[in-house]
Amino acid sequence: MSDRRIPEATVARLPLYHRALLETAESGVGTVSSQDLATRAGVNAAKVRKDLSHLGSYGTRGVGYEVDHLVHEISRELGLTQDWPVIIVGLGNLGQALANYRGFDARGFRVAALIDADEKKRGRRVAGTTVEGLDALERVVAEREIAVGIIATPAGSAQEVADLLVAAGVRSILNFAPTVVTVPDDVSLRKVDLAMELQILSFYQSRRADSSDTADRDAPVPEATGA
Amino acid sequence: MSDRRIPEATVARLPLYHRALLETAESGVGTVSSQDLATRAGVNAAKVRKDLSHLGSYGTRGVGYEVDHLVHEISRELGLTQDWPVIIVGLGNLGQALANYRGFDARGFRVAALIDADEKKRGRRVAGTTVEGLDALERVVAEREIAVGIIATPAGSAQEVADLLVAAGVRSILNFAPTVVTVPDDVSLRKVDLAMELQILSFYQSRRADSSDTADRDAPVPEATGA
DNA sequence: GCATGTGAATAGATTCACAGCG
DNA sequence: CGCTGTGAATCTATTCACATGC
Repeated sequence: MSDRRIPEATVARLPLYHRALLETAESGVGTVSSQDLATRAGVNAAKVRKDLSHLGSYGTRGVGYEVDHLVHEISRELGLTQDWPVIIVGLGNLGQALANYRGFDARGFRVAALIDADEKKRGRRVAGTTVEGLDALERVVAEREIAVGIIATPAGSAQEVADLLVAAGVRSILNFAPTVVTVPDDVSLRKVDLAMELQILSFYQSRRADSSDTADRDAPVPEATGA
Repeated sequence: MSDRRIPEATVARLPLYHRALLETAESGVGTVSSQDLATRAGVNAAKVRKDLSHLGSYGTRGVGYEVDHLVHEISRELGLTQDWPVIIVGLGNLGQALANYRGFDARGFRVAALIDADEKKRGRRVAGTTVEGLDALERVVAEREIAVGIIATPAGSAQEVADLLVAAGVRSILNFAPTVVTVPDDVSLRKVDLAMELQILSFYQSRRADSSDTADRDAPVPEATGA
């Protein structure tokens, strides 16, 4: 490896490698080269090697990486060896879809609490968990040792919910509300903005439409998401 | 400005500025400084100025930017002045949530077609649009001049659906399926991976847990998403 | 021989700091 | 005077290319 600080861009790709390796393991392959892994993860081989070198020297020269071992090392690095209880706040269409999303469980993320401000939703069961009111937030975060908060409320409530989550002790927040949310420095915040993604696509789409009239070469097309 | 090529990182932030400016306009403010806009968008002022400088010189020294004008310029740059018909493929929980997502319409993205491979879903109406079978995909893309495809299928079907979309002429694709999808160079592809976002949070969360035992300073906490 | 691991080179993004202008 | 616009400096990430070691 060399250093103990893993670049942010590398961290953002570790889940990609993790998933690719799990698929590889399922197909019974025991060893992969950086090139194999790169193809399955949709990146290039040099990047894979550089990224993995930040974790340690887990490969064998002339051979490649042992799949099971690498999965284990990446899991450990990502903290996937433990269970992370998740709270979802806001059970509109998106919140419900997230509560039912298969693929969280598989990675150790367990939906442990559901909160909605709407009286009418209280008491309903979604994906096997009972929806509770906003007033229950602080209590359930403590009782169920919630580690990650997901905000799926309308934009107008997002900051308030974030403040409640932080006050309750949640240090990792994923925000789906289409608004800027600010948190203290010691809290991790990531956001997923659906409309924003479409707008970025729209930019390149309209560029393409423009330049198709001219003698231009094809427009550049970027990959996306993550940090 | 100077150049006509807008950096990818800048493009990814334009929707953020766009939204912040719309909110600013609603509160009746006519002019913003780069500092105002930076605060509302959750970035720093230097970045705002550099980003906007790529679009042109739309500010006034000593004063700031005229909100309405800047909204218009960014809208034009992002291609939001036109209507983009969208197709959603896969109407599980997530696909349905996306179909119902308010906030697409507002930016010119109109859900114009819904497709699901499941016979049982065919004919159902979701968010005012009738669900059709996979066999209808090519026809409706042509008939309704679909510009953007959203893949919300299980991972196993995502590549197949992407191929169908590309064959039908769709050049912009947003992939929600947790798998790598490849498309020709002249097609834009972005991805949103829900489990991946949680795993990135998990990385920083477990680091924090580790170092809280030691005398370490607080862990660094990155902002996120986008390209 | 072959694929890793890594310094060096390059490219890209962010931040600084200030000249320029309303 | 205040705030934009932008070169220069810095920081981060990607890619290259090859020595290293199984």
